[in-house]
Amino acid sequence: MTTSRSSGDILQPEQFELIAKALSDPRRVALLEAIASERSCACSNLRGQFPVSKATISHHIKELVRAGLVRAQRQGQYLHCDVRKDVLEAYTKALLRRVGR
Amino acid sequence: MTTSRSSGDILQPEQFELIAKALSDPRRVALLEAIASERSCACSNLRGQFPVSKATISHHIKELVRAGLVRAQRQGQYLHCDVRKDVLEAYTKALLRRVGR
DNA sequence: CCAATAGTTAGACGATTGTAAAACTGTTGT
DNA sequence: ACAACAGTTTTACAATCGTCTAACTATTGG
Repeated sequence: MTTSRSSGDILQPEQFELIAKALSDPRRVALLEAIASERSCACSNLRGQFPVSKATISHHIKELVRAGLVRAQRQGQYLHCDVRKDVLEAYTKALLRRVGR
Repeated sequence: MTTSRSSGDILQPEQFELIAKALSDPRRVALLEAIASERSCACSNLRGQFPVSKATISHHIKELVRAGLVRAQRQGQYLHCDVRKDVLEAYTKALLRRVGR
């Protein structure tokens, strides 16, 4: 698996790009939202909420993990996911710092 | 100020998607950054800063305008651009509201 | 009026992307 | 052990995207 930096850090340019790219697909943002709405969400839950195959969900989650927006840990046959809100906040801050004030 | 919106406004889902998509290309974010760094930026300035053709710059600016992230007004032969920071802030807030909090 | 400049539009092309089907690995319950 | 379940990987394909060249419009200066 790829690196997932610890919280509070300043985003590296590479991760900034990965996050922006990950957020560019509406379905992936909807997935993020669904993951965030539950506490420790299993992929099988997500499958019932979106009209996409399990392969597609697996792919999206992999991208979200790669961007550092989601943490996923195996527990038995289930994959439990949760959103790293600190990373998301770091992204918005970096974005505003780069473009805004 | 010239905008009628304040930073607390809620983005329509369509604009949310357009913004996320616009921010997904690193070059476009770099363009945004360059536009923001000057007071009122003409496209011809941008051309010197990036190794892309004028057609590509025109295309990117069109996308940024379409997303609402940039305001562009013609003044003679020049196109003056500036970043709508309120829209950018609205995006980050909407993102955090949807996923984080 | 002419030439130079600023930006737009159209068309094409290679690269990337979202998606699904199918085959696979790993886990749980009976 | 076996069947059902959860998720991954591979492969393939249509759609989208970033980029360029070339041709176009529109504006400015001599």
